[in-house]
This record gives sequence, C-alpha cells and structure tokens, in this order.
Amino acid sequence: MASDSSKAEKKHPERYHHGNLKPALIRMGLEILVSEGTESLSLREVARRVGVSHAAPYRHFADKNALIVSIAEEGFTLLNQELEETSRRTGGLKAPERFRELGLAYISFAKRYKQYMKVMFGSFIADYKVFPDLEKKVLGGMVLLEQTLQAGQAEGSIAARDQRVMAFSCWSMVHGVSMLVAESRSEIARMDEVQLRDFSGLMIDNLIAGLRP
Amino acid sequence: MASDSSKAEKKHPERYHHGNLKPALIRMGLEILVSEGTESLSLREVARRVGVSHAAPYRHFADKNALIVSIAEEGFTLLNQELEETSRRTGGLKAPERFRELGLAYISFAKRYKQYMKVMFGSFIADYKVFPDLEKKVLGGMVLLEQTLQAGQAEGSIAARDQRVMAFSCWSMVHGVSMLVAESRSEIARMDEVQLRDFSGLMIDNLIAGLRP
DNA sequence: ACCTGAACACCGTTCAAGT
DNA sequence: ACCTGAACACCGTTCAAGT
Repeated sequence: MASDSSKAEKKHPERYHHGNLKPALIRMGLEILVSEGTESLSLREVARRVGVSHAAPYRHFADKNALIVSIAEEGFTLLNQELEETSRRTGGLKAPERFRELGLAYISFAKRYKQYMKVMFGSFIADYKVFPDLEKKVLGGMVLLEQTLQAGQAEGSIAARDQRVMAFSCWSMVHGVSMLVAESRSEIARMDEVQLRDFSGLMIDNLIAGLRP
Repeated sequence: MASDSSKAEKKHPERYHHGNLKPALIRMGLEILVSEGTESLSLREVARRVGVSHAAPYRHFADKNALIVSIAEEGFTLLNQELEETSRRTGGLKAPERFRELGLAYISFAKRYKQYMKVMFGSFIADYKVFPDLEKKVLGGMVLLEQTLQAGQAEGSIAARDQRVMAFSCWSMVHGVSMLVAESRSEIARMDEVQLRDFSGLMIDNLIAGLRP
C-alpha cells in the first residue's frame, strides 16, 4: 500500500510526457485550425506546440488523416449538440417553426465555426470511406429533421409527402448556405450574424411555404 | 522577306520548351485532379509531367495558389456555359420549369465534375480575397436565376417577393446537394446520375411550390 | 508502453546562372 | 524572355533505439 507508483504520478497535468497526449493533440489541432486556419495544420506543428517529438503522434494516430478525422468528429458532436438543444428548446412550437429554427441553428453553427465546417465537410479527410462513423454523425441532424416533419404531418401542418425528400430539401438548402459562408464564397459570407439570420430565415420560409399541405 | 525567323519556328506543338507552357500547366493540373484526385496535385508533379523543371511554372504563376485559381476559373467557365445552354434550351418553358432545369443542370455538373467543384468551392484556394474575379464568376449562375424569376413574376408564375432571396434559396439548395455529392458526404453521393436527377427534381419541386403566388 | 532522433522521399519557393 | 540546378525550409512517415 505504501509503494504503489503506477497511478500517483499524474500530479502535473501540464506535463504531457506521460498520459493524455492523444486528447492534447486533438485540442491543439483545432486550436491551430481556429487561429491560423486550415493551411497551417501540420502534424509536425501540432507535435511541436504540444512539446513532443514529431514522431510521437504516430503512437496515437495512424496518420495525419486520423487526427483530422478526430477533429471532424468533435465538430459533428458539437453541431449535433446544438441541433438537439434547439429541438428541445422549440418543443412547444409547431413543426414548421421548429423546422425553421433547426435550419437557423445549423447556419449559425457554420457562421461561428467556419474552420470546423471546412474540416467536417471539406476535402481534408482523404479517405472518408474508411470512416463510416462520420457519415452516421452527419445523419444525426437529418434524423431530427425527419422527426419534426413526421410530427408536422401528424398535426397537419406539413404536407403528406415523402419525408426523406423534404428533409433533404431543407438540409441541402441550409447546408449550401453554410458552406458558402464557411468557405467565404458569395456576398452572403460578408453578412454579420444578425443579417445572415434574417436572410436565411427568409430563404427557409420560401421552402416551408412549399412544404405546407 | 526571306529571313523572318521569329514566327515560323512553332512547328512541333508537342515540344513546349518554348511557347505555350502556361496553358499546358493548367491542362495537366486538371488532368491530375481528375485522375488522381485533389491530394496529388503538386506544382512539382505538374511540372514533371509536362517535362519541365520544377521552377519553370514560376515564370507563369506567382505561386501554387495562382495555378489552382486558373483551374477553378476554367471550372466556373464550364459551369456557366452549361447553365447558359440550359437557359437557352428551355427558352420556351415557363419560369418554374426553367428554374427547375437550371438547378438540375448545376447538380448534374457537380456529379460529373466532382474534382472541379472541390477546387471551385473548397479550401484549396488559400487567399480567395485576392481573386474577386472568382466571386464574379460564381455570380454568373445567380444572374440567370434572377432573370428567370423576374420573367416568372412578369408572367405571374412566380410570387412577387424579393428576387434575391428567392434566387439564393434555389442556389443554396442546389449548391448544398452539389457539395454533398462532390465531397461524397451522405448517401445521396452514392446515387447514379438518373437517381440523383429524380431525387433532386423532387427537392426542387418542394422549393418551387413555395415560390408560386 | 510510450517517446526520440535520424533518415527518406517528398513539398513550395527562391535565386543565381544558363540559352 | 524563358528555363535550369542547386539550395532552403518545410512536410508526412518509418524505424531502430532509448526509458
């Protein structure tokens, strides 16, 4: 009982050398992503800033791609959390209004986390086929949309048409705006958060009008 | 008259050493892009395949980014051509149907030229701010949409609401599908051309229904 | 079990020098 | 005017060797 040395060593969490290197690499990776942008993200730089040799990350990630996938996963988790919270918050509203709020939440996320969006949906992940988990996470938002539509059909506020097509219609529109914003294409990227929200609201209204019975 | 030597030399167009290096680099760049994908596109590799030293491209492009911008510009030109041809071809139809065809043409382009779309809208172009021309080319499609909407309002087939919002609604939806397809996100990317066209048609119909008076 | 250092084969970019 | 070769400062990845 006196000489157990295996667990008591982790006194200073600021010295990674042992212990929590993997999460430290992920955190530093997205820190670089947010501050320097997407071009500055190199495995060597991440290792350097975390104070570890450039070969060390290879004990925790198969390659650079694996690190990026981990960052993307965090992004999807964050996005899904915000969407679920929106869904909860708007529980009392009718389907079209909830639908609208979900779309606005997605776009708001994209505006606030551009770099995340680039990593989540851009071409940084070379072999996405190897990571089917990612695709499932993307579907998290779709599920919320379809549930909302279903409730809308039950209460008679949404037309009794194919849910999947309707959900995809909304997701695609909202995703399109989001990517144009994240990649700073088109004038819409220069709007501030409030302007973007108003404009997006009008766009979504155009779509919702077409989904009513 | 006998000894003019300045123009008569270009006999063998297959020897780039003099002459048309710049277009050759652009062509080879997108050839690599299409065959090997987006990760394999390095300036040195382009130079190598064109049979020229790795420093030679720098006489024609300021940096790698400039080459990529040139490729993206070709992509935009191609996309705009297809959209304009669609617009011409559907001259006899009413606005909602033309609107629909324009959207389908955009998505069809994205399906057939994934790599182009990645370069045109992805994060490969580091300093897009330096190239406002690109943004103008993006707007080419938007102009067609707005014109169509205007005609629709004149003939009474489109609601008398803000054209810009309506055009953006359509562009965003269609762009969203296109990027999900180009980046192979979501199940929609696994559809073949016919399936994708049918599904997209239904999505666009949802939107058009909301744009009617 | 986890990390380091050297090594390899690549990059993008620059610059003196060649024709 | 256009191109080359060497050089520089970076990469990602591997692997023997260290603790």
